[in-house]
Amino acid sequence: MLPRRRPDRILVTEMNTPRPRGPGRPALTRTDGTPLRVLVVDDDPDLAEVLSGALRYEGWEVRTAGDGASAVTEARELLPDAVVLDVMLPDTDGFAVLRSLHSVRPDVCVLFLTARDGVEDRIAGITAGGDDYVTKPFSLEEVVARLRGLLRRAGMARQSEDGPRLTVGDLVMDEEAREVLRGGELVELSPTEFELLRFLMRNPRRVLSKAQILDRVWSYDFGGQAHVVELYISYLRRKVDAGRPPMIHTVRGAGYVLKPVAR
Amino acid sequence: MLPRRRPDRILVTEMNTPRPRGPGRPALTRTDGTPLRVLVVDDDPDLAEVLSGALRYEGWEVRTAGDGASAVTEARELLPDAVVLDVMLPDTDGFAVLRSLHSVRPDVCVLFLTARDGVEDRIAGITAGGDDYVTKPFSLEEVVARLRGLLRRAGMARQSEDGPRLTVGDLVMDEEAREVLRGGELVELSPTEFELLRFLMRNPRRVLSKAQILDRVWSYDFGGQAHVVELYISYLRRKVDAGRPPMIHTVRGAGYVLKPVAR
DNA sequence: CCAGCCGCTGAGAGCGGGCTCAGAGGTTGC
DNA sequence: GCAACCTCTGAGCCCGCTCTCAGCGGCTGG
Repeated sequence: MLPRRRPDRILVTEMNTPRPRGPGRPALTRTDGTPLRVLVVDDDPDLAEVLSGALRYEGWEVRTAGDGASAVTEARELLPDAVVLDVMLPDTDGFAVLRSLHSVRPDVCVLFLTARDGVEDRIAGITAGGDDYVTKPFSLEEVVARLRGLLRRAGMARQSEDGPRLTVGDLVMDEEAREVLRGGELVELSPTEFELLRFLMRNPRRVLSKAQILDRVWSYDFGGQAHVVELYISYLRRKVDAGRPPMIHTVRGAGYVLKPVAR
Repeated sequence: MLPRRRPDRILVTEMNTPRPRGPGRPALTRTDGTPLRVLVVDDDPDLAEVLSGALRYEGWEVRTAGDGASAVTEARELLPDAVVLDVMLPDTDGFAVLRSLHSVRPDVCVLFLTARDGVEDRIAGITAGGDDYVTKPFSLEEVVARLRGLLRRAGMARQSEDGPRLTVGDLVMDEEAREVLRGGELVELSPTEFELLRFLMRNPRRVLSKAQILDRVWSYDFGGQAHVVELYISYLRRKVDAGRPPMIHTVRGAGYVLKPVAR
């Protein structure tokens, strides 16, 4: 339903009242406590919409732009901490935009969006500066995680908790090292399993529907059925719960929950 | 499409007599104390009517629209906190409306209504921003609950009491975790049992007729008889009251009440 | 005190949600 | 270019959930 391109439209959202959204978990904020400011630049308005929705949900202040020119305009106003930037834009290419952005704010973090077959090698040079990129199609969890990583490393965000570690009961995930421990024991996960578990761990004690999981963990152009979620939950259980008291629970007719054992 | 009316079902509109606000419980309000504003968009006027009745019963300010264009117009006037939005509209698609709504008010919460039968059992990216959706046919309790959840999570509503937890006596329900405790002991419920109990707990000390229960807890296309209510009450009693002093009481000829013990 | 009704509960059928296995296709790394 | 791995599809099975039916008991009005 999403990936329907409408390149003729250029969308610029209006002023965005900074309001706390998102789940109960503490948001990553700027060092002065105000919400992080992010500019999303993509010429596909649907994609930009979904992205900004996801970022707003993180409690961040978001604006969008549909081309390079308006990106620079918006940036001058917003002075964003980070920019999510499509490399392929209708008017200019991402790198030109990047130069302009750096002239606006030299320390801005940039997360590039690029097509797989595209210009990965050129990106590699850029990201040496500490910026990062994801290839389309991506999952929202991945974009959000990368962005959080960028901001944290750049020292632009206040450490909300204990840095890049997620903990639920005796389950610990080090996002940067991509390592998961259950009761001190290493659990090896495939990329998708890892991302699914990360999503669960970022929403502990909360029932998540298969649709929600699909929307966040799988890439936006995935056309498949909710059945895969069941499948990957079963994989996760084998690895994470194996033998131990279960942390992943099925709520029939509703979804899945991750919670610490006992209580 | 809408509920063919049967004598044993009354619709919320009738239940929604002059009383400014529904039940005895405190209403969820905006942070400034004024009523929450909701826009209902559905091309079926009957359905829109039933929905807005139920939401008005919650003490919210409601307007309705029948298509995308008038939805945007209404939204500009009302500046709603939340929108209940049918995905299938006569003029435009849901994403276009969503974008327009977000340009009116970037932090608006959206609850999508979607047909279950269709090919589109997945709505890519819709739940991404923290928005949510329910599939038709739905129960009114579910719509209201989802909407409350959205608004609460978005920080748009004043926390009435202890957040996402409902408490009656020693009975506690965590709506997000879908967990119910009676006297600290976990009570496992099926989806329907859960929803029925939620309805009872949101209207404690208040006699609810079987017709009222049917209207709120069962989906609007349910063809069955009021007899199921008795059945599910009996299931609930087994699980919730089991052994303990009863909280669920029958009022012969009138309906059922949930009240704390003692007193 | 009896008849009739209302409500309660047991039994069971049908269905659909959820889990698992097997395998195909694709991708990665050696 | 091969092997290992990862991801996803399809099929089959099981079981929990929902609802119908039917019988019974207790309340209530005559």
